[in-house]
This record gives sequence, C-alpha cells and structure tokens, in this order.
Amino acid sequence: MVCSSPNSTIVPLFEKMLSASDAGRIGRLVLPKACAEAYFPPISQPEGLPLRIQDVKGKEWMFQFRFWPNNNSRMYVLEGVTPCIQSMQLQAGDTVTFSRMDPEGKLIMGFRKATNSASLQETFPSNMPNGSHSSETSYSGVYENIPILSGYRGLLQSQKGCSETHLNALSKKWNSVGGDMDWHNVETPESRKRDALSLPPVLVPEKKRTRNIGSKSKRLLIDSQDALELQLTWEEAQDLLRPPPEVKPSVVMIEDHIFEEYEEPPVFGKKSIFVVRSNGINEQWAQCDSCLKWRKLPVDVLIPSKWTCMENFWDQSRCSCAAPNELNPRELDNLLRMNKEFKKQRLAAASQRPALEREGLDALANAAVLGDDTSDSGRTPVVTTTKHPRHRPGCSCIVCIQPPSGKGKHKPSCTCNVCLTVKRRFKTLMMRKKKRQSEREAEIAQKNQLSWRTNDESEVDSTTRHLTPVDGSENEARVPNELSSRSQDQVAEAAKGQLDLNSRPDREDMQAGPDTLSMMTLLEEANLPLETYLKQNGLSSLISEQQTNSASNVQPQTTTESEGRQNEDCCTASAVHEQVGSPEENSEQDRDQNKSV
DNA sequence: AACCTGCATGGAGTG
DNA sequence: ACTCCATGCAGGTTC
Repeated sequence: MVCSSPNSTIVPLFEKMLSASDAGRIGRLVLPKACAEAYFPPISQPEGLPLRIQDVKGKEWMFQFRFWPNNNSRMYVLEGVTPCIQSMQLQAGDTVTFSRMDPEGKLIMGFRKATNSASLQETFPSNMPNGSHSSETSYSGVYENIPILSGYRGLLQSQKGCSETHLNALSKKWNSVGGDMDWHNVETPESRKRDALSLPPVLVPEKKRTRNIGSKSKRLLIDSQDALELQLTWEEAQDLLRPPPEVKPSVVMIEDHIFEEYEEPPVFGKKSIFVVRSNGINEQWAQCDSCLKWRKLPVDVLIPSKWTCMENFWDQSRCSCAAPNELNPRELDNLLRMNKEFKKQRLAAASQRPALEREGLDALANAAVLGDDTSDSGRTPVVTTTKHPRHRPGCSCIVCIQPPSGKGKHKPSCTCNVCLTVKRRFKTLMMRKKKRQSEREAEIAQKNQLSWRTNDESEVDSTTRHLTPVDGSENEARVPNELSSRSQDQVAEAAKGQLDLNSRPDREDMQAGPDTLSMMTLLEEANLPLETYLKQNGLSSLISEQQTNSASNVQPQTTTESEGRQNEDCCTASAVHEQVGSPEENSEQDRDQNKSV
C-alpha cells in the first residue's frame, strides 16, 4: 500500500489501457507519446533511463523508460513491465494508471481491471490527504463514470493522445458531484473479492478484438445525445443501487464528513418514486412485483429489487396483494406522469446546459430542473432527490439541497453550500478573467523584451528550460528532481491563485487550449456582470450579497484552502486541472524546440 | 529454439 | 497528409 506523508498529494497523471502487446510477454508497455513527454523525464537518447515506479502495494519496480525513433517521431515504451503486470494480474484490456506523489515526485502505478463496472474496482494509491472525498459511499464510484460520458464526444478522444487518459483519470478520481471513493479502493482482500464478484473482464481471445480493446478509448466516440441518455440511464441505475442487506458500513470521519465504507458491492434495489405532498410530507411509492399495485412506504426504506406486498412491513393493512390500491387511477397517473415528465426535462436540460454551467454548475441546473418540475405541480409534485446513489429526501448533500429552479428563498447572507458555491464560482470566473488579462499583458511585455533580447539560452525561462531535452548524462543527473521540480512548479502555479474551482476535468473542452470555444464562452461569461450571471442562474437573491462582497476581493489562496474543506466537488480536481495545463503546454513547447534544434 | 532488441508497417484518427 | 501506436518481424543473443 502506498503511504505518503500528510502533506503529500497524489496527482493522477495518465492511464493506459493495456494492449495485447503491452500485456504480452515482451514486457514492453507502449506509452502514449504525449503522456510520456509530459509526465516522464525528458529523454534525448533512445536508451532512455531507468524509472522507479511504486505500485499500490508499495512495491517498487524499475522500468526502462525509453523511445524508438519512428517516422520522424518517437515511440515511447516502458520496458521490463512483465513482472509488474503479472504481479497485478493484468491482462489486455485492463488499465494501468500513473500518478505522481507530490512533492516527492514519486511515480505511482495503479491499475483498473476491465469490467463493465470498471471503476468499482479501481485500485489506486490511497492516502490522499489533500484529496477530496464526499459523503457518498463507494457506490458512487460507479456514478463517477457518468460525467465521462456526459455529452462530450471529444472527451474520450485524444487530445494529443494525452489528456484523454488524463482527463479520464481525473474525472474518475477527482471529479465529484457524486463523491469519490475510488481512492478508497486500495488493494485489499475485499477489493479482490469485489473483483471476483464483478462482471467478468472483457474477453480478448481474438486478435481482432484485442485490437479493438487496445485501439484506444479515444476511438470509442459517443454521440453527445446518446451520451446524455446513457448518463441518465446510468443515473437511473444508480438509483437502484443499495447497500447489501445486513452489511454494516464502517464509518470513517474525515474532516467532519462522515464516510460510509462498505466492503461488499452494492445490490440492486427496486425503483421507487418519491413524492412531496403539498403539506410537505415526503412519501415513497413502490410497485408490487406481483399485483402491480402501488404501496406507500416510509421514505427512508430501501426495498429489494423483487418486492411484493407481502413485504410491506410498514403498513399492516396493505401487506397483502388483496388489499386495495392506495392510489386511485388518477393519482397514479399523475404520479407516473410527473415522474416521466421529470425524466424528460432532465434530459432536455442536460442537453441544453450553457457553457458556463458546464463548467461545473451542473448541480444548479439540476436544481432548476427540479424546480421547474415542481412548479408543474399537480397534487403530488414528484421531487426525486436521487441525483446519485442513495439520495433520499432529507439528504443534505449539495445536490439535494438546491433550491427549486433557483427561485430559492436564499437570503443574501445565506451561507448554505449552494450559495457559497455560486459565489465562489463567480469569484473564480473573475479570477480567471483577471488572469487572462495579466497573461496578455505579460505576453505583450515579453514581446517587447524579445525585440532587444538575444537568444541566449540562459535566459530561457525555467519552465521551458527544465523541459528541454538534454543529453543523456544530464538526464540521469536530473532524474530524481525532475518530476518533483515540475510538480513544484505546478504547485507554485496553483498557489498563485490560479486554481479553477469550477473545473470539470472530465470535460475535454475545458482542458483544451484557451482558444477553445468553451474557454471563450467562459470568458464571455466572466465578462458578464454578476447580476446577469446570477439572474441567468436563477439566483438573483444573491446579487445583493455579491455586491456587498465584491469590495473585498478574496485572496485566491484563501479561497482555495477553504474550498478544499467546504466543497467536495471541485477543489482537488481543479487544482490538478491547472497543474496539468502547464506540462502539456510545456510539452508542446518542448516538441517545438526539438524540431527547431 | 527461445528470447531479446530495434525498427518497420499499417490501421485508425485528426486537422 | 500527417501522427500515433499496436503489432509484426528480422537479426542478434542466450540457453
């Protein structure tokens, strides 16, 4: 098991699905070029250099990181991986992940078995002190996959082959509306058990299929609308996940948040409908599998996938299929209609989310959907709070507490999670805007300087310099510090207050360069007056609050720190998002330099 | 013969 | 047209 000092953070770098040849006996793991160049030490000789990588059990492996010249390019490989692959019992189709422990810069290798419920058994380094965990159980690991597919066809595509995997990793690990327990899933006998219980690994007996598996997740494109539907289907599936009966979770307290950890995989429960009566009373309705009558249940009960009136322990008068239906046809119709309507609206809203909200305001949009839905209230407005697994009326997570359609009665001084998040995210937007401006200014200044500066290499800025390929000997000497120095640069960058607290690392468009549409949209949004923004998001009640606050500009660092504690969904991921930005850019610079040399 | 090493080839995706 | 990368394969080395 990987252990780190309390001040260490584990930064997911990239992941690679093992091809047949990667997992084969040759012992060569082909690395995505961009990832190798961005995250591993630069090498200028084909021989490369030895790389020490620790696996999740704490075992250290020494691989040869090298490249082959190939078509005027390079093909990066890790040699000698066979023992490690075997140790992890990996095969073609499984995924290995590479992370870095900062500030030591130690490389860490994890893996994920290829199954249909992949992230359930993700095995990652534990002990991520600065990482974020939400209050969800490990079931949310499944949910974590959803954003990856959520309407961003480009997400699984290559972004120069690198961030594809990176994003994937980040989004799985650190994106977090639903929380993140992947990091909990350290290799344990229990997780092994989970492996055994999960769906079988993708079979890869034939060459053709092997190619498909190996042929990069980036090629598994998915149409955005399909993805949305898939997401909803997934979400619906999450509603059905229940803790296994008779299994007591172990409760862990981390930074005042209670985490329930289950050793056993979830079981499927029965779909039920939640209703809030006009008098404010919550109800849960479920349908008997035998007589198909609907029965009212206490809101907090979880029923198994097969459920009949006989098991209606909460209402003795209706614990038999012979008992009359509690709902008249009209009520039932209304109930079902509302539920259907809700789903439809959720789909529509998801596909029309504005760019700004894509930035990370999904939760707010969901709130709007919920609100619209309730506004369409019949006698029995349906308020489904099951935004992710096991959410029920009364749940106080950030998703469930959102005000209906933003028409909430939140006061300017409200300090609820939603209000804080909205305020904070607005501040982030403003910070970004400022950052862009200062960058532009710096750029102009730099251009001016270049006009009189010579091309003396000693004047190349450190970021560029440390990524410039050097000769082998220098390479070797630099190895131990290379990664950590990079990470320190990144940390320093983050410390300058350039964290994007709104970042959704799972969204490729946010990871792409500043010239992407979404970034432009973001900037445009940032240029909007706050009032406009708040109104757009139905949070006009916050306007006055913001006006009060705008005078006192919050220190970025402070924001970041408090963010980490307050908000489980964006801080860490955002930090990483920013962090990876530079290596990637640097990598590009590096490559350009290579060509020019 | 089996394994290792380095390069070549070609499918697939991108711009 | 170009890049990436999975995999093939020839030649060398080791058992």
